[in-house]
Amino acid sequence: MGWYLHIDMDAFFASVEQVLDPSLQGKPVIVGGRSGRGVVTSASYEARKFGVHSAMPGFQAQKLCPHGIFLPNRRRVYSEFSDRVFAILERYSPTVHALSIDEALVDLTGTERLFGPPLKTADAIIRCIEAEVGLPSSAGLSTSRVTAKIAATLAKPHGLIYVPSGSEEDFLAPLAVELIPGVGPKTHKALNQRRIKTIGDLLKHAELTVRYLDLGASSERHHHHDHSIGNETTLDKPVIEIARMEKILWELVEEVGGRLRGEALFARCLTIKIRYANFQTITRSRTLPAPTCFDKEIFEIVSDLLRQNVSPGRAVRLLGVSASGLRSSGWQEPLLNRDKRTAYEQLYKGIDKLRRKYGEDAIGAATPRNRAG
DNA sequence: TCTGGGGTCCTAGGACCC
DNA sequence: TCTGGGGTCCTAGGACCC
Repeated sequence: MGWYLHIDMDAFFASVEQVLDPSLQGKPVIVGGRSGRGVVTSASYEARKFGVHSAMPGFQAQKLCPHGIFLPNRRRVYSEFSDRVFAILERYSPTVHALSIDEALVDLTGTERLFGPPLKTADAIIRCIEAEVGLPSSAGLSTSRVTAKIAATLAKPHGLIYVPSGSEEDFLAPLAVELIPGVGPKTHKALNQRRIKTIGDLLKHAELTVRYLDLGASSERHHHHDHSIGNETTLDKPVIEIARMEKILWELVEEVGGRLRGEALFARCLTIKIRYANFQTITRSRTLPAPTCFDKEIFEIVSDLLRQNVSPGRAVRLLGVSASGLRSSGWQEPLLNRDKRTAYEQLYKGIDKLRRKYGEDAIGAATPRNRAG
């Protein structure tokens, strides 16, 4: 039998800001949502009292909590804190899964001889994060991953819930189905229509239990994990002109291409995302005969997809570019031109080096169109 | 002042192949 | 002579998560 500890940082971004600026302790700190079109990414518990929560549009948060302290997102800083937390977790287990920047699943199976019973270890981990990094966290400890996660959610803020072996179903049965990760508003509604309100109701349906919970033997989910790399941006103002969209597209391509090359990856599939002003969203993708990581090649494909698929005269509020079907080499394909590839490779090595040295704007964003002149 | 940006996973239909 | 069925790839959309 295994033991899983699910750790979830409390109001992570806001808590980091409070650590870095102690004068923010005890105050309603809201990260994100400052700019006109932004949303809240993290709210301290003091701010949550006023109804502010993450994903809430900024203007709404400002209405609910006018005296809130709104701070910009500092992703890099939060990543550094995240690394420090994960370094602590790795002291206690060789198997730590990062589920997100502020959530982890720690496998405590077999750590008993080194650190004592799992519950004691769980408690030590939480104290250690608090003492060394200054951040509060919550945790759930159970023999199943989903149960551990649900327990961590219920433990918030700043708590630890232990579900002893054999009591998993008793623990889960009275809880609302929407506490299950993967059960969002739509699924919740569909289940409610079938009179399934609690997890206990769900447990009476074997096929649903298998689908949403990891109790019992057939638990391993099949993630095949074809990961993707993408960037998207909401425009300051909706745009109608194709030329202006292409300029933004080129900037997105540079970001995606740079990330691909940074990870030495080639993409076999490229996707554009277009969100119209009315929020209708479409995606269009193309699979390439030869994988690529080069800005110019990527741009040719996605600008073609844009021109073929954007409805003329309709205002666009968001554009995105995404690369999938990733592989570590693009060379094996039979029909590509090796000389051209080699030339590109040299060119982009130089560009990326300059960017690393002098920042993203070191080399101007020259779209192929602009450069033609 | 309407609703960010990074993702993963699942479904479903059609093409194509054997 | 009315046309099975399984497997895989590609595409599009949508639910969901942090």
